Amino acid sequence: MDNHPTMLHSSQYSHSPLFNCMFMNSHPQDHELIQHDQLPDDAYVDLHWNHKNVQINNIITTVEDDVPSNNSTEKEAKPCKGIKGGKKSRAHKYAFQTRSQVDILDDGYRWRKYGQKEVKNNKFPSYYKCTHQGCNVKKQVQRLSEDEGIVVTTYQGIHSHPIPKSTDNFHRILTHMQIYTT
DNA sequence: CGTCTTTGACCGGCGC
DNA sequence: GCGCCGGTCAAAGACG
Repeated sequence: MDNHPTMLHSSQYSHSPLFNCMFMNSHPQDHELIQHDQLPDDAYVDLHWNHKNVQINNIITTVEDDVPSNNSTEKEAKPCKGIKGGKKSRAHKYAFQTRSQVDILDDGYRWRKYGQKEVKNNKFPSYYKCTHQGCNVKKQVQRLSEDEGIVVTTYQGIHSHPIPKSTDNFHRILTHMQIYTT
């Protein structure tokens, strides 16, 4: 298998077969196993893997919630940027870093790229949407300006459907996986 | 022919 | 109010 990043993020690990499989197949041995229920809901996961091991290097912390509102009637959504009459997603954002030469993470979902533009700090993020009908999950992929080898992936929202794609390769990886804490 | 990527234009938020 | 900026749209092109 090629050197290739994959992902897991806390918004979905309680629902994701991949994540459950990840913990079921882990062999912590000398290392402390990160229990499923010990990870905070808003964790960042810093994940590396090569053709033999998957390694979580860090559970980074925190997540941004798009809802700064102090209004008690929070059911109302704000207009979405760039969309007339659109609704701004109120979903959580989840970000983590992977070290890889490949930008696209094979997370089992299908993504459609809808934009890429240069922004400040020398970043050049790509924007993706989940292609599943009715699923509004988005992700943003960019390389770290300080370290071009690190890919920062930010997910927004939670998939409302099962993983559509077989991830045989990923399951093979999982059987050799080690999990570390920092 | 269907799916996906590219890319310039456009939009709204935010700081000044 | 204005301009900058990040995020999104959508048409056109590429690809299998």
